[in-house]
Order: sequence, then C-alpha cells, then structure tokens
Amino acid sequence: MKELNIELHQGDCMDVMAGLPDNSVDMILTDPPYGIKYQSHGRTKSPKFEVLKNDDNDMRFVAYKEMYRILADDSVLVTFASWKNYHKDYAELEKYFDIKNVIVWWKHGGGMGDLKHTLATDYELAIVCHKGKCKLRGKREGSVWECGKVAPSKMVHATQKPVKLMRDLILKYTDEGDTVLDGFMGSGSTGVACVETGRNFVGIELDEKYYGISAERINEAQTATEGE
Amino acid sequence: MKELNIELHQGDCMDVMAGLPDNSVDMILTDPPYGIKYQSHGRTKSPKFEVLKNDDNDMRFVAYKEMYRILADDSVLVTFASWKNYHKDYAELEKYFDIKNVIVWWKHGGGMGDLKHTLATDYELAIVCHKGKCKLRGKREGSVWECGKVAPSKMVHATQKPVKLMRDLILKYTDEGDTVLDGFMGSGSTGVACVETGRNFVGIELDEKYYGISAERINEAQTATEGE
DNA sequence: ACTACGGTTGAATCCTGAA
DNA sequence: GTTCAGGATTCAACCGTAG
Repeated sequence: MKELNIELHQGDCMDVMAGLPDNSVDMILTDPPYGIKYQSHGRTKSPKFEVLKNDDNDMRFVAYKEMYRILADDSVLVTFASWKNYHKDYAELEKYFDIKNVIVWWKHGGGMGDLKHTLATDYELAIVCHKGKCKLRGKREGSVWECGKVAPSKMVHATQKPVKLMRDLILKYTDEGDTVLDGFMGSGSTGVACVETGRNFVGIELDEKYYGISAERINEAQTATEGE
Repeated sequence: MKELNIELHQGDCMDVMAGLPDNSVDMILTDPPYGIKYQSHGRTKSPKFEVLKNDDNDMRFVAYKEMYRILADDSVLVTFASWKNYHKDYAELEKYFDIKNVIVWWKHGGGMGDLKHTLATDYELAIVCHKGKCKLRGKREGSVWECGKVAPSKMVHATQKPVKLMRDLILKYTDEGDTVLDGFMGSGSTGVACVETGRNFVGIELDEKYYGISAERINEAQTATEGE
C-alpha cells in the first residue's frame, strides 16, 4: 500500500486550521462536543470520563465557517448531532453549505433518564453538508445506517464513534489517496478509519490526554495494516 | 365495543379549533404540510396529486400555539417533519411544549431525486411534544420505528401515513376512550387508527376532496369494526 | 461451536438545595 | 425570581465469563 500522510496536532482547532490553505482537504468528518455538558455514565462521583473540553455552541459554529474555507470544492463536511442540538447546527451550517442529507445512525441499545415518560434515544444524526456537488461512491443507499456502538469495555472516550461507521462514511464520500480532516478527534476513530481505507488524515485535538490516545490508536492501526 | 364519538369538520383548522375548549383533547396527532411546496412524484405536468393547500410555515406555526391551548395537561402533541423543516418546527414548538423525543419513522425503500449526489431519504421525523408529563403505555421502546410505507397503488393522498404507524403512536400515548385531534387530516389515517383502537376522534381538513376521502375511510373502518 | 447467567451500561433526566 | 451543581434513579440490552 502507498504510504499515507498522517498529520496530528495537539491544540485548539481554530489555531491549527488557520494554518491550512483554502480548498485543501477532500472531506471533513468530525464529531464536535454537542454543547450539553455531557457527563458520561450519569456519574458525577468518580466518573469514567471527564466532561469534554470545548463544549459550547460558539466553538463549533465558528469552526464550521473555517472548515468551509479549507474544504475543497465538490466535497462534503459530515458532522454529528443529537436531536437536541441538531436544529442549532442546521441553522448555522445552512449559512455556508448545501445540506443534502441527514443520516440517522441507529445504534440500538437502551437509553437513560426518565424511561416512564420518554423513549430511549438510540440514534444520532450525521449532517452531510456539500460544498459544490460531491458524488456518492458505491451502491445506492438509504439514510438510516445501522451500526452497533463501541463496547463499553473498549471505550476510551465518552462519545466514541465506531470505526466501522466512520469507514462507511469515508468510503461513501472520498476516493483512495484523498485527505480527510477531523478538527475534534476525541478518541481518533476518524483517523483509524482513514488508515484502514487508505486516506491521508489531518487530525486535531485540544485535550492532551485524548490527543495521546488518538495518536496511539492511529499508530496501532498503521502497524496492523503494514505489509497488506 | 363502546360507541365512539367521531367528529369531522371541513374547514380551516384555525376556525374549527377556535370552537374547541381548553384542555379538551388527550392527544394531538397530526401531519401538517411541511412548507416545502411538495409536488408528488416529481411531476409538474399532470401530477398525480395537486400541491397541498395550507402549505406554508406560518399556518402550522400558528396552529401549534392553538393546539397547546386545546390539549389536556399531561398529554402529547405528535407532529411530523422532514429533516429539511425540522429545525423550524423544533424552534417553534419549543416555545410552548417540552420536546421529549423525536421518533425516526424508518419507512425503508428508496426516495427520489438526485441519487448520484444524495442518499435516498427513507425516513421521517415525529416530534413528541409534552404538555406536562405524559406517561408511556406498554413496554419500553427505542426511538427508531420501522414501518413500511403505504403501497403507491393504495395511496389516496400525497403524504399519506400508514395506519399502523398512527396506531402505534396512539397506543403509546393514550388510553382507550381518550380523544385524539388531527387538524390536518389529509387521507384520514389518524381517524382510521382511532376507530381501530377505540379512541374518540376530532378531525379537520380544509380541502373538500380530501375531507370526503377521509370521511369515507373512517366510515369504512367503523363498519369493519362493528360487532367486535 | 454454542447457551446460560449475572454484572454493567447509557451524547439521560429528575429533583433538591445553594448561590 | 433564575441558574447551576450534585446525587439518585433507570432497565432492556449488551458484554464477558463460565460451563
């Protein structure tokens, strides 16, 4: 396999993105904090994961604008949302992009909270934003994608996305050798998916701990795919 | 089975709702025009169905406020949306209601449009809005509901919802003998589901033709369930 | 290869009290 | 008044281990 260009940054995504040229990446696939101060596992005492850094609306909204500049024409930005913050992200993204699809990631499995009065929320939304016209690779598909979530014992980040889901998205919107950007790496699933599918990757993470975890996971994926 | 109270009105839903007392219905289940000037089957010449009447944002937004008044405490309004207008409805409904869930109705099967550049949208969203606290009947459930769509050959309305879907929603949020309101009847599926589940029904439809179709379908359902 | 069983979990929600 | 933080609560599904 041709050698990939993997470029990781620890720091604020606005600072790092400022150094990236216009129209320079072929896809942006990212999962910013939703602005809900999510405390994983409902525990405030000895939580498994800390509350996320950068967890406010303005942060990601400013980033979306900068991402539009960096993204190449005829490419997509895919960003995640829950039904509670979706309407805010939609209204913001609509200013720059053509929103052409919203994919429902059906993750199955229970929810939490007041289950007498509310249904368990077992999906998240992926907003597909076009800059120009990005053609879809592979076979024709619907907008509800079933994919199991990461097993709790294997979780290294509170809101970790499955590599399989990221891989499917990358395969749908890019070609081999393209470059993918993730401004909020978290656990680094996007980067791992890039390595597995032969895409170059630019990853940014503010939190030192998660930067380290991301780098390690991506490195492991590179070792695993060597000699293929 | 106890005799049901079925009350159908042909006219503007604002006019009819003005005559309904506060807190007088136990659920509102409705599917207003989405404000996207939907022309069924992509045809502008000799379309199968005409462009819907009442198809603008303001109409349903004003109606939502009036519906809040009519709805009893500890009950829900369930209204449908697509991902394209969801953010507008959400922002409006949030002013009056507690939005507690958004159900994804996964209808399977392809959509239309530019399939080289967009995925087929094969779901719609049902926004569950609480006035007070409405408890859920039956077993605990997730938020993605699979239900096949109405066969094209049996369609009598451009945006017709399956009776099964409406029945499941009614069973989840009401008890037998409760009263359900639909301010935008369309094909009358909500009314048919009420008859089948033993709920009283108040239905309103502006369009004369669809009012007739609704009345007929509901009437047939009543005949079919007689003697049960 | 499978099944059975028990512990753990969840982009949550409610309530109370402090600031 | 209103916002914010902490602790209790939730249960079907999933995971991991044993047999």
